[in-house]
Amino acid sequence: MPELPEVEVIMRELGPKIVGETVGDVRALWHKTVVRNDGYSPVSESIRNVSRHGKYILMQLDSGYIIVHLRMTGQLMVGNGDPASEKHLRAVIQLSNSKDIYFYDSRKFGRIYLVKLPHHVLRNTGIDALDPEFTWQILHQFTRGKKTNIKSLLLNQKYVTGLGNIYIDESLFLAGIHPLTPAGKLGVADIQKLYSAAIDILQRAIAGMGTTISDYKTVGGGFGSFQNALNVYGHQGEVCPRCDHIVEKIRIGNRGSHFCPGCQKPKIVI
DNA sequence: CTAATCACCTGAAGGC
DNA sequence: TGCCTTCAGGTGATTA
Repeated sequence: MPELPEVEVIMRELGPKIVGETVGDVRALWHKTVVRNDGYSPVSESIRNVSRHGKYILMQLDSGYIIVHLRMTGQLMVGNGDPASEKHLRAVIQLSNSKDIYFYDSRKFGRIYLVKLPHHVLRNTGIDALDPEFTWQILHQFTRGKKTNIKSLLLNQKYVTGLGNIYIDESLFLAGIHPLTPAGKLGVADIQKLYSAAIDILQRAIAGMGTTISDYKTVGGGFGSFQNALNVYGHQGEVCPRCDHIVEKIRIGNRGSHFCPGCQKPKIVI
């Protein structure tokens, strides 16, 4: 389940392999994988830059963008005209020098957008969680007056983009905040702790090459290591690493949410 | 405006 | 063995 750290690792590996290449055909093997919505064709354009916004990978071309979202099971590989496997191969972006970008995606949720303007794809996303301009004060503004629980607010990408289910659960644990706490009830000290925890987790996860639970691989086929550093995600029923309570798993907004009832006590009645 | 629910998909895991 | 159900979760659309 690629979130910001996994996408960052993939973006860093992908860039040097494809910047400067000229794009040929973009072939969809699953009809919904490649989305063309404003008439843009990347054919014969060169890749100038590769960047990331939230969980999106942006390849900037001469007059438009190829934007990739891996969703749940998407993987990007770069090869020399011969895919390692046809299984789950959903799209091929041909490059010059007989290179290809292969997009694998068993669950078919991932998308490759061909657009003139990134806004068409990114319009529902807010500030990137690792953008230097993102501060605890901005997080405080987002939460002020909100009755929505903090877990759901952080999952909503229109405020802060890049955090997903795993890193939100881990950030709330580090900050000692119950996931069902109404966002607007969080005080400045809580917000500062949550902000620091999230940034710290994301940076450490990037350093660890991401979290491999099931499908995530780097462009070179490597695995992440941060799954070994998780405190609560997937650890329901086990003893909390910080106190003697048992980690619980509940559903919030139809998502599995992991927390320790001992050190993430609700401050008010939920 | 928020909140809840579903649709999109496949594969793995668990129950019987 | 095998069939059925449940679950995994990012996002967008729909409904209340």
